[in-house]
Amino acid sequence: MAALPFDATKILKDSDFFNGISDRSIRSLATICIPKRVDKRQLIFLEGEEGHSMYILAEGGVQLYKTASEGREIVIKTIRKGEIFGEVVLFEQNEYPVSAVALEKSLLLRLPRQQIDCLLVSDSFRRDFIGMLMRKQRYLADRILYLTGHDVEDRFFFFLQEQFGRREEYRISLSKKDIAAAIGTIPETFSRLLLRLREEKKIRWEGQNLRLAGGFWERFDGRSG
Amino acid sequence: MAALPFDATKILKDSDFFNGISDRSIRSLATICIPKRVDKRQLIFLEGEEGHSMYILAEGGVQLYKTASEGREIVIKTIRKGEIFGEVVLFEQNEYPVSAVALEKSLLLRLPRQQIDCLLVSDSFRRDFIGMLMRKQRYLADRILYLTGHDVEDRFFFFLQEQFGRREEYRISLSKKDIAAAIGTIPETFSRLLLRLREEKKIRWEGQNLRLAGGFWERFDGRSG
DNA sequence: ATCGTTCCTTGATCCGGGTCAAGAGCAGGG
DNA sequence: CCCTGCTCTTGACCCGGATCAAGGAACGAT
Repeated sequence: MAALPFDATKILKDSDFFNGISDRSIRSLATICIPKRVDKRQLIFLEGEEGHSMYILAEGGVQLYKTASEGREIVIKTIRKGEIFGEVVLFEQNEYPVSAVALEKSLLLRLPRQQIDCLLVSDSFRRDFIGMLMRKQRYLADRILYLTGHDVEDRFFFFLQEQFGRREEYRISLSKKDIAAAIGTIPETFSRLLLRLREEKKIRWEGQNLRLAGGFWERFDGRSG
Repeated sequence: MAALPFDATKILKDSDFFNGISDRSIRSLATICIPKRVDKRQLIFLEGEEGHSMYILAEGGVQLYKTASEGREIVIKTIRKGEIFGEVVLFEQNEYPVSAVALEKSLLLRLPRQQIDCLLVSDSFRRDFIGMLMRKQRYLADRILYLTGHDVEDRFFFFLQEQFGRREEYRISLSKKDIAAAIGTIPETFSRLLLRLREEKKIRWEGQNLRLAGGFWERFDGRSG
């Protein structure tokens, strides 16, 4: 695999989570964390598997999912660059509750439990760490709301917003199949949704390029309060 | 309101969360926590409201929910006796992400942020606290799976198991409407489900008394792996 | 290129469960 | 006690989205 270049210190600093902590801690983490490159569709860990590390996504994309009966896969969260995942094995139970797969060629940093443990004695780090957990809890509660309380169209636009922010133009590298899974539906339904949105002139999607109708988000707010 | 008697020390010790911590800490918490009695259907806090306390449910029942468009309410979690809720305002953001309502006359203990902050310097308490957060995260991921990956029948039996364990006989004090909400459906559908289950001789439900067919759970495992 | 996959699209069909409506049972408050 | 307003049930109907099936497009490997 062609080695992407990387700078652990920079990655850690840029992650939405470690950016607050001291340079000293960052540097010590940077020396200790283990880079891991994964290919598209490569499994990072499997639900139920034992583990003692959490990960930071430095580059690429990762999806966390659980497997329901008959092998259907339910996406729990799509991880964005700079986000942390798998931290749940650091305490109490060391089995991953979800599986993680790379959606594209990606670069991860693996952080073993011990390192985090040490940092946790620091008052400010502890606050940040617990704060991160709280945000995750809020996220999951929101996700329950949006999977069970909104239709596929809403979910698609929530997804866009969450992953890339509010823009009028997006460069989408994810496959439609993966987006369908991320918003809790199947490729057929998603494809039909896109057809309808195209007909309604709400979107144009050519190749990797997605473009929303002008003033889309303002109208969107109007609807779903 | 007729004052239920209570013993904060005992409640704290019995909670699934504080049972590990030192007697000294328990006693100090017991002196500081604020008992709060609520009536059936009384609101404890509202989504978006500011707050600086978490709660322990000592007696009764509480449901956490979020409000979707048109006032539909999506239940995020049904709190059991001894469980903690609202802890998410202790860090980072002090707005409750959900609303909390009492399902019956209940007794709560309110624990202000400062107290928890103090305890967090203790290594073992910190582990327990973070561990509790991790369990909650696992719970929410599981809930996403079960709301989006299982039908109403499965959800009903998962609910029974989660709330009361695997028995053949249950004394149900919750209203059917609340159970319907807890499993992510509406009273009509739940009522029809019960009718069908009765016809299929899987359950008998008279008054508060619910009885499952013999060997139910073994067969249940067989189906939903 | 060529072949085999996997991804994407479109059509036909089906079904779980939500909506609307109406009646029956029940409980609490005055 | 009765009245009022819930809760619960049952019926008729509908609809979003899943399933099944099949053809086409894009892509990676040889």
